[in-house]
Amino acid sequence: MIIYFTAMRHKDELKQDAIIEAAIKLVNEIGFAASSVAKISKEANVSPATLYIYYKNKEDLLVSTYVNIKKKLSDAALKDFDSSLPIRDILERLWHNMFNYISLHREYFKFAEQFSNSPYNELVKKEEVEKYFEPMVRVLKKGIEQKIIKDVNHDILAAFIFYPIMSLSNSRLCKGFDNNEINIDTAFTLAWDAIKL
Amino acid sequence: MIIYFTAMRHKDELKQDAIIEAAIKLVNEIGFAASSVAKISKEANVSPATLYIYYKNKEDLLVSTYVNIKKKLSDAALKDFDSSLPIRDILERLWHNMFNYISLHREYFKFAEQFSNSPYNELVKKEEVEKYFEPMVRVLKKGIEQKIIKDVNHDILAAFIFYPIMSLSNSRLCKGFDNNEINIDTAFTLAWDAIKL
Amino acid sequence: MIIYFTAMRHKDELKQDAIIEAAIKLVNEIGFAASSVAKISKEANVSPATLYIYYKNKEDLLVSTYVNIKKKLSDAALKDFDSSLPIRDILERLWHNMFNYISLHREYFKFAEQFSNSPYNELVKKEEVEKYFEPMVRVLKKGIEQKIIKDVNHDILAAFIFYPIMSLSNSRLCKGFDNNEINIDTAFTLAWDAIKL
Amino acid sequence: MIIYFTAMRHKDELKQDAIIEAAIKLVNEIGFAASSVAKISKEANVSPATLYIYYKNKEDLLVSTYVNIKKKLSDAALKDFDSSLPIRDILERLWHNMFNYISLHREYFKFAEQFSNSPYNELVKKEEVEKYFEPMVRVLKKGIEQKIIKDVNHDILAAFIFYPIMSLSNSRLCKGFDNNEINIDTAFTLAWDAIKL
DNA sequence: GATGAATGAGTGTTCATTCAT
DNA sequence: CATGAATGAACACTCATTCAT
Repeated sequence: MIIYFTAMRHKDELKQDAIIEAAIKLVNEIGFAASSVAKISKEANVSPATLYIYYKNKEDLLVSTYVNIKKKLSDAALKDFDSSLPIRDILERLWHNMFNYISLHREYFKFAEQFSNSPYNELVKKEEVEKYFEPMVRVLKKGIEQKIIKDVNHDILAAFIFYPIMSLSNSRLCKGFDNNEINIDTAFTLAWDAIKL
Repeated sequence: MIIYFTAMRHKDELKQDAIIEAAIKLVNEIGFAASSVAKISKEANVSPATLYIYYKNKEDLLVSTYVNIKKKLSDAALKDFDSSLPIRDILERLWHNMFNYISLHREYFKFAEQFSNSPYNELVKKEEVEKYFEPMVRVLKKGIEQKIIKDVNHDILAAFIFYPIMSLSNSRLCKGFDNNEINIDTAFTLAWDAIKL
Repeated sequence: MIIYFTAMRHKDELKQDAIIEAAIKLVNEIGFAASSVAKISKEANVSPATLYIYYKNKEDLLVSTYVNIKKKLSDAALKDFDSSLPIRDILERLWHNMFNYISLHREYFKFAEQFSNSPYNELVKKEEVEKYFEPMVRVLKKGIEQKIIKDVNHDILAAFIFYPIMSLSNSRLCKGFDNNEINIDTAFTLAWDAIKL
Repeated sequence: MIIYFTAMRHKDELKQDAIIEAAIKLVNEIGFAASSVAKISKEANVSPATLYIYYKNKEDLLVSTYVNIKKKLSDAALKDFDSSLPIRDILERLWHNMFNYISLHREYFKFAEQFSNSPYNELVKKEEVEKYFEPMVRVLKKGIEQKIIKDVNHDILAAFIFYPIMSLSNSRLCKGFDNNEINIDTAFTLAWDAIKL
C-alpha cells in the first residue's frame, strides 16, 4: 500500500506542470526542432534527469502534452453541453466555447498546431483524442437524421464547422481577424450556412 | 539564357532539384525536426557541402522550397483563370484546380503544412507569397460589391472558401474523406453556401 | 570548501586538468590552428561534450589556459620577492626565477608564445594579466627614482629586462643558446648594462 | 622554348601578389586558424583553384609569404650597408632601418610574428632565412674580435640587439611605446649599452 | 525523488583540395 | 591559365539519454 503525503504529491505535480508549460512555451518560441530536453528542463527549473522520472523520453513528454491540451480543449468546448437544445444552439455554444478557450490559451493551441502537423502526430492513439469529441459527432449525426444538416461525409462537415475555428484563431494566418464576439458570431453564421440543409 | 564567357563548370539544375525533392521527401517521412542536412544530402545523393553551393544554409533551403511550392500551387489554382465567368464558376474552378493539384502533389502539400506551422514560417516574406493569391482576393471583393458574397472580413471568407481545402486534403486529419470529384463538388457546395449571400 | 546540499556528481578536477594539459600539449605539437576540440578531448581521454561542461567554448578553454599559465609564471617569478634588497639583486632574482620556471615548463611557455601572437590574445582582459606583474613594474619605478635605472619609457625597459628572457627561452629562435646558469648570468649582465644608469 | 609576352607575365605577378597580400591581411585580421583558402582567394579576387596554380598548397603559400617578408625585411635592414663605418654606426643604421621598415609594414611584421610562433615555422629552411641576416652576424663577430662588443654567445647578443626591435614594434605588447625617432634612439642606447664592452 | 556530470552520436557548416570545362 | 562546381573529412558544438550520488 502506498501512502502519499499531500505535500509530496503537490510537489510532484508542480514539477510535472512546470515541465509541460516549459515545453509548450519553448516549442512556440523556437519550434519543435530547437526545443531540446536541456532547454525544456532549464526553462522548467529542473534537471534534465528529472524529466525522465516523469516521462519515458522526449517523445513521451511531447505526446502527453498534446493529449493533455486536446483534453482541455474538449472539456472547454463541452462545458454546459445540453443535448436538449436545438442543434443550431448546441453548435453555436460549442463554437463560442472553443473560440473563447483558444483565445485564452493561444500557446496551447499553437503547440497543438505544430504537433498535429508533425510526424509525432502518428504516435497519438487516435481513439484517445477522438473520444473527447464524440459528443460533437453525435450532434452532427442527429442533425442529419432530423434533416437539419446536410447529409454529407463527416469530414466535410468538420471542415466547415470546426476547422475554420483553427484557421481563424491562427494569428499567423489571420492577422486581419479581430477575435471579438461580433466577428465570431459572423463566422458562425457562415459555418451554419455551410452545413445546414 | 545564360552565357558563360569564361570556362567553368555550370550549376547543375538536376542537383538542385534533387536536393529540393529530397528535402520534401524527408520532411514528410520523418518530420521537420529530424530532417538534418546530412540526411537530406544523402537522400539527394550529393555531399552535404554541395547543398551549400545552392543554398546559403538549411533555413534558406527550406524557405526556398516552401515559396516554390506556394508558387506552384497558385499557378495551378489560377490555370484557366477567366474573370469574365460568374463568380461562383470562377471559385468552383479555383476550388477544383487546387484540389487536383494537391491530390497530385500530396508531398508538396504536406511539406507546406508542416512548414507553415513551424517558426520557419516567420522567415517567409509574406508579400512574396500573398501576391500569388492576389487574383483570388480580387474575385471575392468583386463578389461582395455585386452583393453575391457576404460582406464580411476577408479572413472569414478565406477560412471557408480556401482553408477547408487544406483541411480536407490533409490525410492526417481526414482519413475518411475520399478525394473524388463527387466529394469535392459536395464540399464546394458547402463552401459556397457559407459565403454566398 | 564546497558543501553540496543535494545529491549530485561533483565536477572532477582531474578531468579539468587533463583537458588543459591536453590543450597545451597539442597546441605545442601541432599548432593552434590544427588543435581541434575533437583532438584535444581525445588527448584528454574525455568526450568532446565533456569539455563543454568545464568551458563555455573552445575560446574559453584556450583563454583560461593562457591566463592560468601567466599566473603561474608570475607566481614563480615573484617567489622570495624581497623589496628590501638592492634593485639589481631583486631583478637578478626575478630573472633567474623566470628562467628556471620557463625551462622547467617549456610547454607552458611555448603555448603562451603561440597564444599571445594570435588574435585570441585580444580576448584576454589585459588588467587581469598585468596585475600579476605589478610588483616588477614597481621595482623598475623605484630604480628610476633612485637614479639607478635609466629614466626611459617603461616599455623600453621591459624590452631589455623581460623580453630577452622570452627570446632566449624560445628554442625555436635560439637553438644555440644553452640554458645553463652561466649563460643566464651572462645574459643578465647584458640586461643590467642596458638599463642601468 | 617558352616565350612570355610581357603583358602575360605582368598579369601573373599581379595575381600572385594579390594572393600574398590577401593572405597577410586575413591572417592579421582573423588569425591563422580562421584564414581559409576560400577566404584568402575571395579577398584576392581569384578562384580557390587559381591559388593552386601558383602554390602547391596552403602550407606552401604561407611559407612562401613568410620567406618573402623576411627577405624584404633584410633588404630594408641592409640598405646602405657600409662595413667601413664604425661598428656602433653600422648597428645603429641597421636598427633604424629595421624600425622604419617594420613601422611602415606593420602587417608584414604581424604576419611574421604569428607565423614564426606557429609550427609552420619548422617548415622553413633555416638557411634560406639566415643567409639574409649573414652580414649582421659578421658585424657582431668583428665587434667581438675588436674587443668592442662583449664576447658572449651569439644568441645572447641577438636577444639584445635585434629582438627588442620586435618587442617594441609589437603594438600588442607595447601599447605605450611611441614609435618616434627619439624613442628609437633611446632604445638603441640601451641595446648598445647591453652589448658593448 | 532529484541531481549535475558525462557521453557517443549527431547537428549545421566549412575545410583544403580536385575536377571538368 | 583560370574558373566555379563539387566533395569527404573535418570543424565547433549540442543532442537525448544514463549514471553515480
